[in-house]
Amino acid sequence: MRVTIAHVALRAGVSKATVSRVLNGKGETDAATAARVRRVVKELGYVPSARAVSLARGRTGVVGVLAPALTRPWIAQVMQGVVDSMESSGHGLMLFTRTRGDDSFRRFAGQVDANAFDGLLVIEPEETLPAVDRMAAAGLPVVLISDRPAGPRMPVVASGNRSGARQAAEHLLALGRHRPLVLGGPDGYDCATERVASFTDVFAEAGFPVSAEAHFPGDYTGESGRVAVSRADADGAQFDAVFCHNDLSASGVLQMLEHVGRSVPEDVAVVCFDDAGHTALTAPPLTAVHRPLRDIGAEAARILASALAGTGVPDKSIEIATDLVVRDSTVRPA
Amino acid sequence: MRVTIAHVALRAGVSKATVSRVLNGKGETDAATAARVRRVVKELGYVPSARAVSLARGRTGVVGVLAPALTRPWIAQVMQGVVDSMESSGHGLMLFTRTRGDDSFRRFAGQVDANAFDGLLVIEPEETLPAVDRMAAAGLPVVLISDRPAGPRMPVVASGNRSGARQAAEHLLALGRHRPLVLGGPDGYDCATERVASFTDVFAEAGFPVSAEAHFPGDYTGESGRVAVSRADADGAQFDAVFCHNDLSASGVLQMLEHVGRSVPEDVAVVCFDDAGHTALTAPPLTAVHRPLRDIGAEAARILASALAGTGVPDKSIEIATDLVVRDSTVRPA
DNA sequence: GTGAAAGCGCTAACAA
DNA sequence: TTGTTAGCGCTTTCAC
Repeated sequence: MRVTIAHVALRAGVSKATVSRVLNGKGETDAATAARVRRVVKELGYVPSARAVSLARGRTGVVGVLAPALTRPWIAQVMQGVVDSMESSGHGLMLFTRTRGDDSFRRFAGQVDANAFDGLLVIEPEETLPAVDRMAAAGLPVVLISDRPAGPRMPVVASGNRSGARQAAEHLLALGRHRPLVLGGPDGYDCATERVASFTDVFAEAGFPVSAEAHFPGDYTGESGRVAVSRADADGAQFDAVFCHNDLSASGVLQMLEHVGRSVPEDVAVVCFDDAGHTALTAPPLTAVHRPLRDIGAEAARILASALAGTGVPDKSIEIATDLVVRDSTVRPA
Repeated sequence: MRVTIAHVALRAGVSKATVSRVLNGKGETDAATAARVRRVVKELGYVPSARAVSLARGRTGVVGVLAPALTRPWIAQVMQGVVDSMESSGHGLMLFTRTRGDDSFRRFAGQVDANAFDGLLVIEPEETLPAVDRMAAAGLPVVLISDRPAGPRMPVVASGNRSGARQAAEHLLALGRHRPLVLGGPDGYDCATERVASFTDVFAEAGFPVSAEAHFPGDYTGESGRVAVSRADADGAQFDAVFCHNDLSASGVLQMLEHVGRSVPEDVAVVCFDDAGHTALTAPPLTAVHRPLRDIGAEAARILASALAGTGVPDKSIEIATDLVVRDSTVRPA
């Protein structure tokens, strides 16, 4: 049978309370007693039952993480940062994804109602935001990783869409590129929208407004990149650069540019956002606005941990800076 | 304050035991009583405390998953399969990774000792196998996702390294390619070793043994692919195909082939294993031995769930079939 | 400094 | 069918 605190107490000749005190460092304990207890703990290989501890203490030492899906490279990167940070703060981590829509979310919500964890980290809440906000209102500490603004109860960690897009735009301008194609996101508010808006602002300010015909819809897939270039080419559009909202669409763009016989970067320079996956492995390697995804995850986890520790949390959103990684898709190496 | 079973019992005019019976469907309960209890449960919005339930029942309803890291695309895919499957079997999922080595593992082991979960799924145990085996020996239900054989206590789910490599080899032979370069794995037993061995066996059987000079070391990175091709080219090696052990190294191979002026697939056909990430987005798109990673994860999770339900588990390893996805890197479209 | 006792919120025998 | 009574294994007052 499992070794319990009672076994330890008996063998050490003390009460359970004393064992608990020694193990948790609460209250004063005689040095000799403490040493004896610790010896017995080691002898017996005693480890407190997580179940019993959490019931008695009223907290689990576990945090929940709700992510859209793990298969998108950038999310996996963020998750890794979260995992590492949670591990070092000594928290367990329960993972939930929303790949199966409402059903997934209901199951997740059930665990919230059952108080299965002490705090919650949500990556890209999107349409679940109202429900998550309700959880926060009910007293659950919540931290968000999102580019959208959120309610007042929830700290938000974001990466700089606007400043990152500005970096990309300025890089292209510095290279003398004045006619970019821009790949937007799906309809509705979206991080891609913000990126594109910031990007075109910079071009406009520089005296090179981006025409409506140069905007193409995107959905973060390689296919959307292929379609955009193919259409632009068919329309006979003049362009010397392409700004993509993520790695995947940029890969599609590269494929199609090659297909229609435009060389990169000579004829067309390509820049993308994220840098989460294989940007260094495309042909040519992609210049990218690098989002420090692991840092973003780690930072959000740190904030949640300090919220749980009662150390206080930031009241405004934290923005993690992006940086531009220049590769061959914009500048051919010497 | 939180609503407890006592509140429900009081309000419904029954004992806590009856409420518990109604909620868990155990034992006979009067239909009218049950209905009344359920109404009160709904009125009060009562949800049993996960902490209390797990202490009383002696199990948590949670399974642990130990993965090497989330940042490798194939692992993220497998994880998604695991998450989906665990969700549908009603289990919670505690995630652990081994990115920080011994320290990570110690933390994980601590949770095991604390009985924080009922069962364990390990992805690529590698050097932790002995420790994991000990956990299984101590009574923890364990399922492995691994290409290496494991102890008798742990069911293993694998994908067909040998049959997959055979598919790749036969495909190249059918295309008339007789001089492949092969990219191996790091030293020691490794899935790449098995893939390469099977691949070269097929060529040998067909009368085209692969020479020692055609073997290059690899480590799953794009860089190793670049290096291999660059060396082969410098050596003046004759080759008309390259077999890579994963997507990333294949991307490096494509980059370097272009760099040295060999066209794909005309001069050199390229095939890789995994198909976990961006294979459709390279230039040209990569022909790949597709591993159904989500299925692998889901299957392993299913086995673990049935082990926890006491439904019995397979006593031998399960192999999930791969299939060859032909793209432009071996066959130029018409 | 330490022990006794009362919970934490539920489940599961055993009676009734 | 239902209630009573013990736990599950720990933490935490409150006395001593």
